[in-house]
Amino acid sequence: MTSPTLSDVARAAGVSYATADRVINNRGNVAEKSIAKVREAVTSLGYVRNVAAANLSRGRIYRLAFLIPRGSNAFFNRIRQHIDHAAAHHVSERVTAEVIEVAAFAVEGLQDSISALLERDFDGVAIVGLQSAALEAPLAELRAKGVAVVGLVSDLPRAARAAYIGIDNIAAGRTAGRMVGLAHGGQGGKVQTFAGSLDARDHAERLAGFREVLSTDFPQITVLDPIMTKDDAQVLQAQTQEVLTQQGMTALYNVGAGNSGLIAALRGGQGKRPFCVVHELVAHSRQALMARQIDLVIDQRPDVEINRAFTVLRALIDAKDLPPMPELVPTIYVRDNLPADSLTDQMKAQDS
Amino acid sequence: MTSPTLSDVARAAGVSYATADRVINNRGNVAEKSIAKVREAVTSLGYVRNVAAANLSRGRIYRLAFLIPRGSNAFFNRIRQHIDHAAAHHVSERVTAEVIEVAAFAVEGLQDSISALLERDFDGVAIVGLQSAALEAPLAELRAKGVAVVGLVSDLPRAARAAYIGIDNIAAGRTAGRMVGLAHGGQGGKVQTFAGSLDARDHAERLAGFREVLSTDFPQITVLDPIMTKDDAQVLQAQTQEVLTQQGMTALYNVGAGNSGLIAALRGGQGKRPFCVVHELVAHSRQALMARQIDLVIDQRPDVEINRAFTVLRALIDAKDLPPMPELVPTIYVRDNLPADSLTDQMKAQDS
DNA sequence: GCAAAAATGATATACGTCTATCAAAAATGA
DNA sequence: TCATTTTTGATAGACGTATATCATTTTTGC
Repeated sequence: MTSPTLSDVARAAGVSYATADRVINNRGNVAEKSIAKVREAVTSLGYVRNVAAANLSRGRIYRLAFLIPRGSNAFFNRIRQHIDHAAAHHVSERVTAEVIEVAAFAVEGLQDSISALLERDFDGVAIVGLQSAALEAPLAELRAKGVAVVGLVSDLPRAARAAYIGIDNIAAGRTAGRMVGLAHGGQGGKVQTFAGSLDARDHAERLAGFREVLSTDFPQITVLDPIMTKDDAQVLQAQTQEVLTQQGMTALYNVGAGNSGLIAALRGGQGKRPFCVVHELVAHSRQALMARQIDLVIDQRPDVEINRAFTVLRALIDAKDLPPMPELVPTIYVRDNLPADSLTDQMKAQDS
Repeated sequence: MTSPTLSDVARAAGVSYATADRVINNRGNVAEKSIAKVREAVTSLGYVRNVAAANLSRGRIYRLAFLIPRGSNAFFNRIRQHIDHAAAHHVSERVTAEVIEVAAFAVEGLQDSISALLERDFDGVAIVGLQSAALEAPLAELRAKGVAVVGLVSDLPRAARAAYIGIDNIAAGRTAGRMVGLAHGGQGGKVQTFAGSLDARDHAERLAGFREVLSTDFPQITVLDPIMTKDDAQVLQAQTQEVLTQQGMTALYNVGAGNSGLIAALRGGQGKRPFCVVHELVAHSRQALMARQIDLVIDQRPDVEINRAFTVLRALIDAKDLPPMPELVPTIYVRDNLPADSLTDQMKAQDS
């Protein structure tokens, strides 16, 4: 009942262990005929390499790095926290993860940080990226060194990374649009949108998806041009206050960050407020959802993304195919399907 | 830079490897003083057992079983498919999973199937359970044999399992209620509900959650008593047709299965149809969502659940603490945030 | 048919842990 | 103090793979 080893395969194929090994790890200098025999034995015996033994043998350790924007953004704090958490649970598999903070949303800073990675001995890196051709050269160098590179949350130039781990932001915008449309119950209305900056690709994409759904499926709803906020909570608060004074505003949608400002403005308001949709579940958006100050949060499940990043990077480093993984999809939260507070989780963890 | 081994720990603690081993694997017959010294060395060196080496050494294999209701139910077909898929990707870690079909929703059948497990040599079992005290005895026997037991999708008696992997069905019903409420845009309405049977705990819970939210937050909406369908598509089709002839029906909500019937009835209808919410994303509900025959699907992400089952069972078997895992939460699907079709995925997999 | 090149076989060591055995040392009790 | 028990040390084999070396056999080209 025990699974076959490479020695079994060699015996079945009628070759020596050394030759079987040459085939399995394609070291070359093997006759086609032998390759075929070994391959056949592998399938007929159902041989699968024992990763535990393999890793043990080569003393493999996985050194991972995460390049995350610096700053006090609640969302990226959450990301950082999840990385540390995941890393702690991966030590027994010889996986180490280091978070490297980079200047936020600056091509040059990111470029430098990527170049700096060349000096370090990482096996895999996950990068919160930007769409800039300037990144292609340093990334190409990195990959030439054999480092696995994936884009995280925000994609890198397509050719410069092996995978992208993040949601489809057009779909996220469409989802928000659908929900805003539904919430009008067939009636007309007027939606004010907010964005950090349209240079941020994710903001532009969300907005495009949002507009698309509303114009196609809910033409009786007017979408106003976005107010630019630089993701600054103060700007958002002031602008929201202003918007709330206007008549006939039936919904608000912020594609970007800075939601604490938007929420603060809503908290002050009285009477019936517009239907409110924001992105990313963090402490204040969760609280606002519970307090009925906003209606919907579209979240990208950073915890799932980080888990996925670990898995994908390991698979890339081992050059094996990916295990089955649930799809990344924009998640809709209302006050009724919120996951337990992660802070609560941490306290539980400390108890035990 | 290489991580410390148990020999390093022994040296640092000033004891032999054998003693360090006795402490680590608490084999007893060690002086308190030595235990303390080893513990100290472990923390100061940051020693972590190398699981790869450990598993290799003890030749550990994980034999898992999944007890799943027999039948052609689309949802459980999906579950079965995910199990096979996950199992295929776990062979390299010496994990095997066997799906055992049991009589659907019958306490006696399940009881017998659990007893039958005693004859087999499984390390862990995931069971789509029922709330019945009759299951407690056979489960206790199983656990006494050292088998890890978890409830899957539908819980077992609390004391009889180590964990439950599934969503909170009250939350799922609340979520559905919230969405139906929102979709009325402040107007009144009348909702027809459908259920398989209120003996099924999950159906009853969903309905309760649904009612709770609507009565609390949307009192202008009337919730009609559920039509019982036995999860039979034909019954559902006939009943839906009947309901659609009635005036003023603004929404439909089915907490159970048999949605193909409901969808067939909707496909026939003309003019404006009620807002429709169903559970579980399967081929026909996905198609109906795309074809705008229904509006919302609440899904429990069986793929995530299966992955989780594998992880939790392995952790239980190894008696180690659980790695970080994203929460299980009822997922809301609209036509804009659907994951790629799993059939498409399979075809892709065949290509490569 | 011969030299050179390519392919194969045989074998040894290492990875870190588990498990077991046996002998030696230390602690305990009377 | 001596016998008994408890604790410790030393060590060896196994798990399955990776990697390397060196000798031997087979194939290739001319």
